Amino acid sequence: MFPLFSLVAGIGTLLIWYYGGWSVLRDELSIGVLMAASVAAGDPERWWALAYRVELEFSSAYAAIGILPPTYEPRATASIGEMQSMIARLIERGHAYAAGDASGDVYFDTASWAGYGELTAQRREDMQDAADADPRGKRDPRDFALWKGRKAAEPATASWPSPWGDGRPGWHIECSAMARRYLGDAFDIHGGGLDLRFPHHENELAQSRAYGDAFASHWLHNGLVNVNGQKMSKSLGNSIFAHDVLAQARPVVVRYALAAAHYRSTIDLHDGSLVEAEAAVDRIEAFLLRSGRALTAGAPTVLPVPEAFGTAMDDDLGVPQALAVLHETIRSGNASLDAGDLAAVARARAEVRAMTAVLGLDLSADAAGRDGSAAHGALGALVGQLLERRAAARARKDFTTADEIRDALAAAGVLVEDGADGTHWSLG
RNA sequence: GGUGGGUUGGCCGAGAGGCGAGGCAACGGCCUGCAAAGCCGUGUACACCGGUUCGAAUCCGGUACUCACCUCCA
Repeated sequence: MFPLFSLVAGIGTLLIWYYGGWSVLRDELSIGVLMAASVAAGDPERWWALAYRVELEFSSAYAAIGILPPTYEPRATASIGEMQSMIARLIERGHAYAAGDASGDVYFDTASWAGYGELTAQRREDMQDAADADPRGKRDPRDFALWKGRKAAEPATASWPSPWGDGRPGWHIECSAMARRYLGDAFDIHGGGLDLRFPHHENELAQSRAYGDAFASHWLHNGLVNVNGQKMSKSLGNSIFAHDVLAQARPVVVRYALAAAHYRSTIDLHDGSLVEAEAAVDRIEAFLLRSGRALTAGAPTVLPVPEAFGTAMDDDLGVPQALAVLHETIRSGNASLDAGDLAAVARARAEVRAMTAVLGLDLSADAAGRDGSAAHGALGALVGQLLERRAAARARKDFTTADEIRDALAAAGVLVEDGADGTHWSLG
């Protein structure tokens, strides 16, 4: 759900283990089985079809707000063998055990791993098990499932044979096994939502390290997105939400709204935040439009981002401060425009374009006359005629007629602005 | 009970011992036939109580409120 990962992928050469929003795509097994089990008995949709439908919805929402596509999105169901061999080795090493009951479950033995709790700085002794937890075949309530024996109510298509009986992998092992398969036994960054730090990431770390992998060097945990003060649902609600938000504002505005707060803070998306983001984006676009008109003759200059922008981004992805640099550059560029200092305008414009490129803000108004469609051309011809008549009226100081034309255009959604370099119109 | 966050001006949202990030909104001015856009200006904000310091939104101690996670599921 966050531009965060595309930002990281966009500015560096870091190896990312896409997680967070992507988890739904990859954990099709667990989510599909769970959700299919909870829907009405008469629902004909299979768990894998359901999971895939959700995956498609997420993918299209991500693409819409300009999140770079992952290099690869492995599926849990394609790595069952890797998970089983990981589990087998954990048992060999004394870090896991098959449940004493007939469940077919296999658990990770948290007491056997001294580093348990290191990611979230918790001491194992202090951890309190949920009052309503079902101890099942665990030796200790803090142990977690690596393999889950099949239950009668679960679909046969979500069950695999294993040395410990038919069943399916536990949630955490899916990620550890896929990480080592596709990224190797050591990789740079593991990302994810703050809500997944414990137990999920803690458990992944424990089992992967116990297995012998170095695992992730860094962890990147992003804050969650609230909607009108409400915590977002982790299930299907998210995709509906994304759909709704994208219906309310342009994708670039949604991206701006999500990026405006630091990635680690909780972002509250309310109706007002979209309006504010729209205003900010409009301001950026207006500058690009204005400067583009002023500089038509000159070839676009390519400049690096301002140093302050780079410093902000380098400091734990300080996007809010980077945006401040962007707006400051625009303010100064606008002032240069008013002063007629075209060299400064060109510099500001090149810097703004460099910054918006880094931020992944796809601004369509980067050049005047962006829309080359036939409809736009026809509209332009008609508006042009009206503006000519208005110009004539203004020339003879017939402001009543001039204002009538402007009002009529405004009523049709065409904004007319008189600048020092002539009259411009835009759809707004 | 454990762990980790949060509380900043009308709103959003950075910052992290001295200089009021930035955006939105508002008000004044310049520009404009009038507008719009743009520019210039206007704000003594940091939950509360103590403490340290020449100086605290920032450090220390405490209090209040609040959010998240605590291996059932993902």
